[in-house]
Amino acid sequence: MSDPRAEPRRRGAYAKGVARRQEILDRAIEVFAERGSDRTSLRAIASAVGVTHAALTHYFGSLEELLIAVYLASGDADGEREPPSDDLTPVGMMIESARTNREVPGLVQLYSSLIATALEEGHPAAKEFATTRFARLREELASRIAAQQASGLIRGDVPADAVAALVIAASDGLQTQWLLDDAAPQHEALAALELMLRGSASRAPSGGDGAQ
Amino acid sequence: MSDPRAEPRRRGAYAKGVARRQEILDRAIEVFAERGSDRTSLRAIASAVGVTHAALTHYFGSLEELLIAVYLASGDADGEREPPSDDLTPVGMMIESARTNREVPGLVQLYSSLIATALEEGHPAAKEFATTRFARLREELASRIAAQQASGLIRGDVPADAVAALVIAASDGLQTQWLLDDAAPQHEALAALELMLRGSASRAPSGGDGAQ
DNA sequence: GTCTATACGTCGATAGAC
DNA sequence: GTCTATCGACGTATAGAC
Repeated sequence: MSDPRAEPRRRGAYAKGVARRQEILDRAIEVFAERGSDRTSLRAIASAVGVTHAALTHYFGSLEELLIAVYLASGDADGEREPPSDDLTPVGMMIESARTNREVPGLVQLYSSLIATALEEGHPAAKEFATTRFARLREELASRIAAQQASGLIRGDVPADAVAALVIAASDGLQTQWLLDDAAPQHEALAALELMLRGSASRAPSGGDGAQ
Repeated sequence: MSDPRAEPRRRGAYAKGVARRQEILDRAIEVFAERGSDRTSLRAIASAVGVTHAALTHYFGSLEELLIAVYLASGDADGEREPPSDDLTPVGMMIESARTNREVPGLVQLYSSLIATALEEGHPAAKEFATTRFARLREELASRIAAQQASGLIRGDVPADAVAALVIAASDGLQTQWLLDDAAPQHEALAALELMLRGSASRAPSGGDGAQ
C-alpha cells in the first residue's frame, strides 16, 4: 500500500493544507472500506475522521465533492491504475477490476450512488464525474480493442467504440447484480462475453484487415 | 425498528382505500413523467398530488415504498408487459424497452436511484424490489434464450443464464451511459451484442446440437 | 488558512387531534 | 382517513476564534 502522492493540486494550495486534506481523505476512505457507504452523512464522516462537519465542507466544498474525491482516491490507492499488458483483453481488465471491487463492496455502493446522483438534475459535480469517467474509459478501451482487433485477438466485425461501451456497461451492471444476489452468474457472463469477442471472424494476424 | 407493522399492507384493504391509493399513485406517476425524478421529496409529491406528506406515508408506508410503487406502476402503464413473439431476441427486447424508457427519462433516473438505494443496507423494500426484479428478468430471459439456442437462432456455446445476466447488465449500463452522454454508442453496442449472439457456432436447426 | 460553533431551512417519520 | 404539530437528522452557510 505505497503512497506516491504527487497529485497535481489546483491553484496555490500550500503543503499544510494539501497534507491535511489528504489526511482527511485517507481516513474517509478507511471509513468507507470498513462500514460501506452507509452513514454517509457529513456529520458521520466528520466524527469518524475526528473533525466537525464544517471542516469537511471547508476542504471539499460539499458532500457530493467529498464522495467523488473518496471514490477517485480509493481507485488510485487500490492500484487500479494501469500497467496492464497489451494482450490483456478488456474483459480481462473488467474481471481484474471486479475482483478488487469485491473486496471493498462499499465502493461499488458509492459508485452506484454517484451515478444515480449524476442522472438527476442540479448536481453538476456528479454529472461531470460520471460523464468524464465514461468518456475516458470508453476512449481507453476502444483504442485497446482496436489494437487487439488488428492483431486478430478480438473479432474485427464489431466497432471498437461500441464494444468498449458494451464492456463497460456489462461490467457495471453485472457488479450490481452480483452485489444484490450472489447467485448472479457474474463470472460466467463475463466468460461468455470474452468468448464471443474472440477473433473468430478474423484470419491469422498476418493481414491488416482487422478493424471494420 | 420497533414498528410492529413492518409488514407491507395485507390484501385486506378496503375498496375505498385502494381506490384512493390508486388515485394518488396515478397522479404521482404523472408528476414523475412530467418533471423527472427530481423534487422527489414526500412533501413535493404530496403538494403536486394535493394532499399533505403525512397522507402519503399513510398509504405507502414510506417514501421508498412510494417510489417503488410509482416505478412498477409506470412500467405496467407503458404497456411494457409482454406479448413479444418467440423469435424476438433478448437484445431486441432490450432495444424495445430502451425506446420506451427514452421517452420518459425520469423513470430511468428513478430506477437508477432505486438500485443505488437497494445496494445500501437498511433498505429492505428497495433490496427486495431490486433482487426480485433481477431474478425474474434473468429467469424469463434465460428460458427464452435457451429456446432460441435450441432453434439455432442464438449460438449454443454460451450458457443461457449467463447470457441473460449479460444482456440485462448491458441494457442497464448502456441506458445510463446514454442518458449521461448522447454520444454514447448505445445502439451500436446493442447491435454488436446482437451480432455476437447470432448462432454462428451452430448449424441449421435440424440437428439437436444446439444448447450445451 | 484552519477550524469550531451556531443557525437556517428541509427532510422523512410519527403522534395525536378531528 | 387525513390533517396539524412536532421530532431528530440532514446539507449548507456564515461568523469569528486561533
